[in-house]
Amino acid sequence: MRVGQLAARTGLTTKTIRFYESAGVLPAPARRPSGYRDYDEGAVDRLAFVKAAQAAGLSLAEIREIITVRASSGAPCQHVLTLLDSHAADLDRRIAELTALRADVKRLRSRAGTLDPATCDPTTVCQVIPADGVARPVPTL
Amino acid sequence: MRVGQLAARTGLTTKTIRFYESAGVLPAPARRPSGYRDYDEGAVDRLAFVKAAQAAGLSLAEIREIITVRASSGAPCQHVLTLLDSHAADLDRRIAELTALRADVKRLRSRAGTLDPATCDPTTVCQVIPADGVARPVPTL
DNA sequence: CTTGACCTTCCAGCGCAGTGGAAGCCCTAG
DNA sequence: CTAGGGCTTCCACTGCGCTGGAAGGTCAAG
Repeated sequence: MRVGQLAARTGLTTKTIRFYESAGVLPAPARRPSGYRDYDEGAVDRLAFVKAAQAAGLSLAEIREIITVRASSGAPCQHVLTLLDSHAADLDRRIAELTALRADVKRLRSRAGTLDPATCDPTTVCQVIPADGVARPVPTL
Repeated sequence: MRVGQLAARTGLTTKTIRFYESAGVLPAPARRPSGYRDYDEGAVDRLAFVKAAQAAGLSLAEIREIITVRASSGAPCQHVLTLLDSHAADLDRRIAELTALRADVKRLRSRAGTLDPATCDPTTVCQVIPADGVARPVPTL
């Protein structure tokens, strides 16, 4: 099938499919004499895998890694488990950071109700956000 | 003071300070005859505000907004409150997404222990990540 | 006078996952 | 023959907050 039909069947755009090929997560397909890409059913499975892996939070680089391991040394199970563990740990960290940030923001917000706009000094721009209010490093949003 | 000393006093780099000027969150300072930037104490306060606002999760664009409002129409309290509220709501959403993703990842991880590597089919790349496993859209990490 | 630290400007690139557009070829229907 | 829809390639751009480097001016110490 041509790229348009593959796009229709996977819900991706033709742009994205060609981009995935260049990103190394979809093998370059056969070509018709015209130069058109000619995909087999395997491409549908492959794109389903890419989508699932993305939904699990893996980057295209990590997905490419998995595919490479699979192709060169068989089942990439251990590799994938390590990835999932490290992502779960990332998520734990990120969630903790965001939760702390949310607490800070809500604290600022509720403190704001007790402030008198008249006491607001232009040099500090806005007293709702005090210079010593949140000394935390900015988490990756 | 010159940019290097301002950098030393704020813990930023000279690059970052000049970048902040171009981003509109730090006013252009006076210049010495040599062309060197010459900052006053206000710059230290301003950078402290920028840091605090960043730590509260505001982007440079939002910080610039606040500064503009402050300069043109006095205390930007209401504007800032709206921003904080909307950020808190964003954080709620993001945390919920990440928490759901984490649950998915951990589910995949624990399910993986029950799988036999021998049943792993190359067309699906890796059975640890099943095509129908996580149908969730990818949240912004 | 020279060295070296400091400063100036401007341009480029990072990471990430695409998206947009231009110029041009292929194929079929009318 | 022409219109159109699909396909090809390539290059540029998005957002965000910087960071790196090149080419050159300034200034104080030795």
